[in-house]
Amino acid sequence: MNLVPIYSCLADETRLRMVHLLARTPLCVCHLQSLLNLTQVAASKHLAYLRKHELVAGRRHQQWMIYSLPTKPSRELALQVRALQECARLDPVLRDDLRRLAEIEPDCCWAGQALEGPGRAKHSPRLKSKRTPLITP
Amino acid sequence: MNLVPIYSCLADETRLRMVHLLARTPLCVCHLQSLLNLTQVAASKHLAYLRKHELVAGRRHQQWMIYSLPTKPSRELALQVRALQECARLDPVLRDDLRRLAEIEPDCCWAGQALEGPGRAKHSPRLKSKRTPLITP
DNA sequence: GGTTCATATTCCTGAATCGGAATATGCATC
DNA sequence: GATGCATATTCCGATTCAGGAATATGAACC
Repeated sequence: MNLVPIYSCLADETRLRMVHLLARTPLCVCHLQSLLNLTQVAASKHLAYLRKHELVAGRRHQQWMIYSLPTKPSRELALQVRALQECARLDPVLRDDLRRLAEIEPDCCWAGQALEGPGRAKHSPRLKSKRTPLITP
Repeated sequence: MNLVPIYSCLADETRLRMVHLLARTPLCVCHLQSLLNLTQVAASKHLAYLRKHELVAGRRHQQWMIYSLPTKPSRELALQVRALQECARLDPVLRDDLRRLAEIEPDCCWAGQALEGPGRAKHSPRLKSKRTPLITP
């Protein structure tokens, strides 16, 4: 019954929105945090939960952790993510998440380049605390 | 975010199996109870949970409560149930549930007649405690 | 009206989970 | 190696939920 952990992960609004965003593009924790307006602890804990249940994978790039859906998701996960994406078109919150993601995508070094390569760190390290603020809430 | 209650309901193996069975045909509590090998309390409580979150509807027929998916499910629910049914084909437990359901379907007065009409009580009332035992565990 | 059957509700206990505060770790720069 | 930043982990307290035992309700039959 590999379905139950998937549903458990999605049974929380924050995690649901995270998976939905990550289904579109890999993101680092601070992007997720500002997109979803989360405290650092909340973001990290929910990501740990998703990692534990293998809904997302994280890799470190320099000082940042980049999260994404697994490279080779199980068939169940793939089907569920697709269903989620279909439903998301009916949901104002999820649609708005995607809209705000699109706004920052040009600024985001990870957008579109999935898991391949380390990526040029447009997420510029050492920029005097001026880390890409994305959406300022 | 009407998706979260749906996922919460499915985030438990018993409820997941209930919804999966009910997606195929309406069933009374005692059928679900024996198909899933549940205590009376467990069956009733999980159904109450599903009812509270509007994933199932119950109607009384004589002494029995017949549960089924809602007559007019939301689009989200319909999509999720379809995704579940697709995934179910990959899952041994869920497939076996359907197999055992098929075995008792001829004996089951509710099979196939959905929500219309009261149905002939093949679930014969007053048959001296010899209620259709279905699967004897 | 009393009995029986099918189902629901209540009360309990134990486990899991969430949110926040504080602290720890790992990488990068100086 | 000290400092700063991004992230993770730990330790609370509050809430939620599952499972079992006992009890309550409601319909049907006598």
